[in-house]
Amino acid sequence: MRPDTDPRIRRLHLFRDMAQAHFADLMTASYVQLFPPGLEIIRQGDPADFLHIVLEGSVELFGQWAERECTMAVVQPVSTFILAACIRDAPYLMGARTLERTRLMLVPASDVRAMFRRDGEFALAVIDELAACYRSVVRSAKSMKLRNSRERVASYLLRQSLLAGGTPSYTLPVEKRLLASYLGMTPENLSRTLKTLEADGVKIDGARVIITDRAKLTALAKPDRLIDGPDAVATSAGIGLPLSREGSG
Amino acid sequence: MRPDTDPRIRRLHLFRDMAQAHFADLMTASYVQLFPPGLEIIRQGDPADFLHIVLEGSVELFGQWAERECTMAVVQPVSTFILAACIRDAPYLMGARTLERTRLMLVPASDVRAMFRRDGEFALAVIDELAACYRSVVRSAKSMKLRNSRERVASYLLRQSLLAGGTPSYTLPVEKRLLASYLGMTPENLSRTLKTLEADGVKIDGARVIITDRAKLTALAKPDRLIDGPDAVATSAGIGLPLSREGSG
DNA sequence: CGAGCGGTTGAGGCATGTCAAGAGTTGTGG
DNA sequence: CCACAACTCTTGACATGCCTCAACCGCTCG
Repeated sequence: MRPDTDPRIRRLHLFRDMAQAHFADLMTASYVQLFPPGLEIIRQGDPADFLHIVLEGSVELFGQWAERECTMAVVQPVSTFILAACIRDAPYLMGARTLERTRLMLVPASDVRAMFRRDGEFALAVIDELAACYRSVVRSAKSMKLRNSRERVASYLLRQSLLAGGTPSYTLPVEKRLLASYLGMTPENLSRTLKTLEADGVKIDGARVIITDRAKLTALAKPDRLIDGPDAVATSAGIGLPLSREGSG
Repeated sequence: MRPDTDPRIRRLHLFRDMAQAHFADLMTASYVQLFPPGLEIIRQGDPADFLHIVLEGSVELFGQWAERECTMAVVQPVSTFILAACIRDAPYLMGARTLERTRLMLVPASDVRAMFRRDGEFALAVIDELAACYRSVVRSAKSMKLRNSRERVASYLLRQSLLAGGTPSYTLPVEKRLLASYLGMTPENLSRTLKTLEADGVKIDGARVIITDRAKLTALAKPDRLIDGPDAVATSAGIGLPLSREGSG
């Protein structure tokens, strides 16, 4: 293993149980790169050449179609993303861009594919990872289809509060513009919704969220463990989560 | 292996490559059961005790929240479903009910979990399966967020036509009520949308679909390989597909 | 300083859901 | 075999959720 490899990588569930020699093999084939903010690092439809690992900064995963775009997830350190495309040797279903200055490790997809054939423990970790990712997206899909925008905003605010340790006050981890896209609404509509939610127990001041009546907000949001976790704390279901899962796709 | 085990099961990608003895072990621990139409065979939130395999009939997977319900997928023979919940030993995220008289094979989840630790080929098949399932749900989520209901209906009709062999005329594989829920709209709205789509190259007569102007319909639907497949032909992305993938979740 | 961007607010319109009623079909039990 | 109930599908009228367009504020950063 390269002496400069970030030790947090080895601690990821995905790599934790594999043989040291195998992990070292993966790392020597990989490299770390620093990207400026706002850079598109993955174009949807391109062949999946690398498994990506966010070491610093944050990355937005988004879908595009017919000139439209929507945010699917935000990935924060230390997490992998687009594992599934690498495994299937298939085109990326989502694009990715940096939201800030971001350090990524890039692991050649072919090495990943070769490795879980060699290392049984790694294969088991991949299974667990993919199952968790799948369940995250299912949760997200359920939220989109079963809740209206107001309810999605309310549950998002509540979930973030819990992830912040249950404190009534915290700051939004992402721009409202991005949050709106993630929640499937326009920025204007999010802005209006946040304002009207003051009648339901939450006050917003800029990026600051203050929950003034948790019971009331909860009654509106109706949090559900089969949508809002915890499974292992969802990833894609949770945009910009400090305590989130370690993988996206 | 039990002499009466359906040979189509062994031919599923999930089981195709594993050792014969191991496959036989799984089968002897399993059993087949026949269910009447409309029976709820899985309640969301229950612990995942069995991997399910549809042998005959069809099964609807659906989500529930706050008295609301939405169809997530329809599973048809021969396919597995709710693999991810079994693997994670976690509660089902979706409920399931039979749409018609349905024969299922039930494989104990604990046996599945034990087996991919014993059989490396099976583990690889599980990886491939989960990666494909993940990508299916991502496609579905993209469709929901990026397309409006009219576009979703148009792409569904077009995709079904291709799956039916590219013929301009075919019959809908599921009830319109169910299709509406799957597409994230009300039955009334689907009915109206289908009517107005006659101006865009498709005529509907009961359950019969006749594509009268494929170019026009395509211009509206803007089919996209990163949403509508093919990856290995999507499952969840495709409700009631005769040529669909073999697994859902 | 001025351009650009994120956020907010208002006006107006379209898309979609809700409620209600009726036609057609299916399934069931007498 | 028929009558009835239950259900799907359709259609209309209406309400509303959400989007679009536009203007404006405040902030950041060249």
